[in-house]
Amino acid sequence: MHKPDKNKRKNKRSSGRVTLRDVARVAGVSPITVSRALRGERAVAADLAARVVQASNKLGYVPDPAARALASQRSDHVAILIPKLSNALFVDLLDAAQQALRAEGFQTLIGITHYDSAQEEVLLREQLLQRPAGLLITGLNYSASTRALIEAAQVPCVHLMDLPDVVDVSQSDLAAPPYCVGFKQSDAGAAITEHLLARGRQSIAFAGAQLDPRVMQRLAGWRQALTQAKRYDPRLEYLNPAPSSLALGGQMLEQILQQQPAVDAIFFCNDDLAQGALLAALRLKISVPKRIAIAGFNDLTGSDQMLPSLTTVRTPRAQIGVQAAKMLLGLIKTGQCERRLVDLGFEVVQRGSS
Amino acid sequence: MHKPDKNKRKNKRSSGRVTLRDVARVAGVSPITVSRALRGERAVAADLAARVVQASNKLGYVPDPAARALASQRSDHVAILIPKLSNALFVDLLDAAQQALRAEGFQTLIGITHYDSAQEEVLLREQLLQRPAGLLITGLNYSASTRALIEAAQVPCVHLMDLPDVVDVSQSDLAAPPYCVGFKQSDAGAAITEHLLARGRQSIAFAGAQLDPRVMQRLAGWRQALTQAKRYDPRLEYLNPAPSSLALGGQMLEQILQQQPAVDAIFFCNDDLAQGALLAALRLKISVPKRIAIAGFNDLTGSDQMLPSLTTVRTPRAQIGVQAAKMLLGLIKTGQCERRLVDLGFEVVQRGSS
DNA sequence: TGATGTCAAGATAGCGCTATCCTAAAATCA
DNA sequence: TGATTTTAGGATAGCGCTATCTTGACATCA
Repeated sequence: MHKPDKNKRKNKRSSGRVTLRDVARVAGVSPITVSRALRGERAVAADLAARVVQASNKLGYVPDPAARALASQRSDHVAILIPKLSNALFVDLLDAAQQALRAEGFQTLIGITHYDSAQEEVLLREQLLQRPAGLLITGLNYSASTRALIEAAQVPCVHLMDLPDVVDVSQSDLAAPPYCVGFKQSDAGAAITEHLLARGRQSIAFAGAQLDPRVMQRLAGWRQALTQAKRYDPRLEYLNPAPSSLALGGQMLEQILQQQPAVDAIFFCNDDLAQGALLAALRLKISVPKRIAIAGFNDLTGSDQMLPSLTTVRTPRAQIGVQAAKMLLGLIKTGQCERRLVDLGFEVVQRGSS
Repeated sequence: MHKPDKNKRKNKRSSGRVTLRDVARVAGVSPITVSRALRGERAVAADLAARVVQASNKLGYVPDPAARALASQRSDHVAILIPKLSNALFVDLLDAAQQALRAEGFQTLIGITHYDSAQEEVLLREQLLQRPAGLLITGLNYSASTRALIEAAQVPCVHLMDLPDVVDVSQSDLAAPPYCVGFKQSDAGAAITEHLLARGRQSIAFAGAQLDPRVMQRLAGWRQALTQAKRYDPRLEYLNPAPSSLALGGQMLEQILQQQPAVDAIFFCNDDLAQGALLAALRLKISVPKRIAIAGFNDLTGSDQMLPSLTTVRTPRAQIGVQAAKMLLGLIKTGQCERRLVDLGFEVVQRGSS
């Protein structure tokens, strides 16, 4: 009358984990049937499937991701490449994407590229070693080697934040566009510029930092809007490759007012610059929006609290994260996806600074 | 004279990857010797090791993490649990830790707990399925089930940000303290309070949000400093469980001034609250520091740009991330570590708001 | 009615690595 | 010098899962 001690595994290497085999034994089927039943990968008779699920629950079975990855050559990781965590924009994006992926049982591998394409390639290479099930990557990266890596890895990939220029539909047979979730940065740049024009501003400067592709797109939108209004002047472009920051925003405000006293509005490519400019204006007793109007981009935390509150463009970064995750999950499961481009738009938020 | 086509692998499942076996063949040794030579796990004769390394480089061999994880029951992941990404403090911490871990070949699995211990447990459970090599966890979590999970997993674990109360050395044989890298939150809370006292403030309020354990420690420091100065008054404690934000800081400032008009200084438990208070003061035309002094905590981005600039406590979060990663790497490699507690201190930064 | 096609279940064989045991040679000891 | 211990390399056997092939039962067809 001794305890049954059901598993007599004296195996030297047994990890004590509940395995597929255990479930199979309890359910009275073969291991492979358990695998199929739990993954729903192939038709399994209803009664067998039920027995399997019951046995699995009873034993508290959880598949081993490493074994699964080794056998199938695909892990349950999703790699995500993001330029920088110091920009709250990307933090929100990451947070949203991560949460959506986790809900479907995927772990996120993050890589911070620091806007460096060489670094990006290194990070991607490291991440691909894990054989991720999918890839989320910020921007429409066309660095040849990175692109080659992605294609060679045969991993579904969704691009974040930006949309490609829509090419003529007639020539769309060249190559399918990449999967993208975002909005038109240039349209948003044009929209906020038009807003400033509509508020009666005559001389609108552009102040950009970091100068990543998305900033340059916003610049293009600003140019286009001003050109259309016959107000474009290249001397009003202020481009600084340094990272975006509050302090830099203040400096750029001072610089612009000094060099172009006629300027009566500035569009900053990111809210942190604009917030810094507003604080500098307070310090320098420059009246906003009377003397000069200020507009930012992204509607980051605190922009509504500034004095005056900051006019900006609200960008749907959390939604981008969620939608991109959904699209990627679809690609992982079915291998394809109806819409390749998802435009989530943007919204000009008018506040006190304009 | 046909091409050699060296690998005649017609294996149905071959992934085309360069494996240990390939390296072994080229080096003329057994696969296990290659494994040992590359890991430096056991003595391997110098000449053999050299041959192995050469062959490995020649073939561009990279070990497969999934196979490794399956065979050794340990992955190259490090799990990191953090309360929230909306607090820049944790973003900096994560960034630094991630970078340090990556340099040693570890991938980071992040989990955002949202200050919810049930959620934390779920996340940890998910992460442990990956059999991480180590664990970084924010705070000294003593939730029984979480703790049990960690112990059962037999994973080296380092706690971030906080240090335990130092117990009497004589009773230290009870249990070894956990591995911790951080600073004494209560000391920092006391220090900034003492700074305000030294500046001649008579009635110093405490404004806290989120109310996580670290905030409560800072509160304890504030209490202690005021008690010692015989100025402690429980009515000056303002505790709001809502998440910390600029807007909330402004609200709390208004509330405090209304309910306790004699207050001439406020210590906010985080810089975002304090920044919000400074902006609200500007809006309400409350003179800082004349009418009221404001102090924050963490020296987050923008605090030096505020008007007036914000007095705060600079916390070494990036260093905490790096040091914790180093300690964890040591634990992973050697299984032990000389110092269990690393105190990285803090610094009171006096600026215009006090 | 026999030949062919379809389908669900199982048998087999790895995925690429490392833990463990084994063995022969070298080193140490009495 | 013979007995014992240490050492370095290799052989073996998985880790826990899934891809692939096989098989027998049944459905479909001419």
